[in-house]
Amino acid sequence: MSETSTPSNFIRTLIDGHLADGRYDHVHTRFPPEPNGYLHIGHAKSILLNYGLAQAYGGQFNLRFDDTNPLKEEQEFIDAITADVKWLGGDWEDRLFYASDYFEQLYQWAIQLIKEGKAYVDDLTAEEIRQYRGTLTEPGQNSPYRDRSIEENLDLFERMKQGEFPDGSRVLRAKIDMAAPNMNFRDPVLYRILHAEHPRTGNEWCIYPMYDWAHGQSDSIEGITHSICTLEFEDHRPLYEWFIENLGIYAPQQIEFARLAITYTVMSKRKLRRLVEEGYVNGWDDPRMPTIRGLRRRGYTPETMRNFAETIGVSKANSIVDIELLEHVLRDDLNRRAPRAMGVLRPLKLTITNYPSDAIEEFEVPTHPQDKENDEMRVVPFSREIYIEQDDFMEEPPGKYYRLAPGREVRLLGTYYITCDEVLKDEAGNVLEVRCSYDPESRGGTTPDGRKVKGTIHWVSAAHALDAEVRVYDRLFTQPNPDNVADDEDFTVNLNPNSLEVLTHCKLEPNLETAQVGDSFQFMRQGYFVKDQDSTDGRPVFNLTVGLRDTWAKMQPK
RNA sequence: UGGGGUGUCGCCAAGCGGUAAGGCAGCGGACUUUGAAUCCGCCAUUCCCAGGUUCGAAUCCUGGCACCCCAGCCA
Repeated sequence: MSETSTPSNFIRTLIDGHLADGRYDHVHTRFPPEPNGYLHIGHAKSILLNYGLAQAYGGQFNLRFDDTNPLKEEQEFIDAITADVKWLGGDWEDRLFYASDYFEQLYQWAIQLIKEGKAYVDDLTAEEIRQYRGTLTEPGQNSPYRDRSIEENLDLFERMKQGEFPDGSRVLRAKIDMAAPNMNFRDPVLYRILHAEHPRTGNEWCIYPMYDWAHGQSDSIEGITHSICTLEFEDHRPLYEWFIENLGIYAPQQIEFARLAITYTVMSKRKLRRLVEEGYVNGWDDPRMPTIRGLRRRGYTPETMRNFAETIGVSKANSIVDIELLEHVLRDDLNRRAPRAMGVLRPLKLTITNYPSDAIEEFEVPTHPQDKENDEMRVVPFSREIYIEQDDFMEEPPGKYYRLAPGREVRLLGTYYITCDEVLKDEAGNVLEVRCSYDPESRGGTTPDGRKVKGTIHWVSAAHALDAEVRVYDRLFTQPNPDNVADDEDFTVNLNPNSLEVLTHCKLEPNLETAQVGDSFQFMRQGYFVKDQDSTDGRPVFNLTVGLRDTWAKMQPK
């Protein structure tokens, strides 16, 4: 499925047009994150879109950190983001840039604007600026400092840069139109005074450019042809074009698309931060988080991410993707790559009464039974006492249940047919053990008489089982749209209290002993699991990546 | 009551004047040593609504309606 060509989208259509009419003769994109947090799957969509476009058109892709606010940005995030983009497969080659690389140029351009009477230093307080800005329906008023002389502006701006003034005392603003219907044109702030240490420029600067002043010009400097961003920047585009035009510099084309939203999750940095800081999850890389690190630890692969990005497409319509689509792409990827193994999550002891107590048989079973091209086999030990899944036995089975039950015969995956003869229970009626007899004739899973069994269940030899902890994850929220809450509540009321269930003493087939952290397996009939970094020598830990589709569960009344 | 956007199947999403792609979900069925996977079939006489132009409109025009974004010295 990954070999089919990428479906068209409005961005490709626009680019094709630009290439056809000669506006650009190549494609150069970029991903411009602010290093103030960790990347999530929404960023992945953007990264893959930008990088994918560069690839598709034989162009280039830059990674640029828009580090214009030293109050919020940290080197830790620069490192994390860099690693995440790399993991996704985004390749910026030698083009790793920072908006801070352009601080001097941006400063010179600001002076250029001042000299042309298009920018001025404003002494109004932040609160006053807000009041002077007007509202959505009323025009703003000019600042009393708007008509300072060019000389005075130049002098004041220079002194702002020299550190003569305290934070917040003055700003540099573009002189455009306080009555503009587009709020972005009401004399936007270009520079603010911030005596703060910057992760990259240290204390070299105490005035920092606003994002709007830095972003478009950074793209221009880098020769970006298509500046792809999200919808909320749509009405900033005219401002960026105003800057570019008044500075007389190269003009990229900005194109906006709808950001990603997925059901049963939240995507804003602010909310993700709350989940971490308020302890609803165990860190940014908690496998329940939609962060790249979380998804990676959960068992997602870069290929899954690419297929997902391609499957959802890109458009300008606000939309919320059904998480089942993500899960489908995930399973599709893992089904093809994950070796099979047997693991019993909730063990029920089963004794095969007519099987010799000291015998151990080794069965060869296929590791990729779904793949005709791959006939790799592995060996699993079999003995008299085994564990089966509690769900695979019912004392009083409902109709259509065709796993083990008193008097019923089922196949133990890859080995023998067994029939349940006896159920051992405690005083409370809990099933402690089931006792069965096997048919030696059924070795390998078929019998000479050709009789069929409806159920096939997985198992693990008790004496050989690898004891493990398995973390069973569910959706983080119980509502498709966690933000849909009453006025006096917030999204945390929709948190799923059962999003994590820790199972200990799960019984895994011994082959899993050699699994490495990050290795994925399909525990047959259950789902895909990945070995977690919390594993220790004696105690492996596996995370549930996603369960197999379960049509049996679906047909059960709730 | 300002400006900028968006409205095609339950959810994504192609379509760009020639008579509604595809995926997910769902529903049937086949197959099955994973109730998985795979395979087959079904699933929008209709494109937010109303007019208009045209031989012909989801696509063009006009007028509505709904939803999203903008009033940080955040990005």
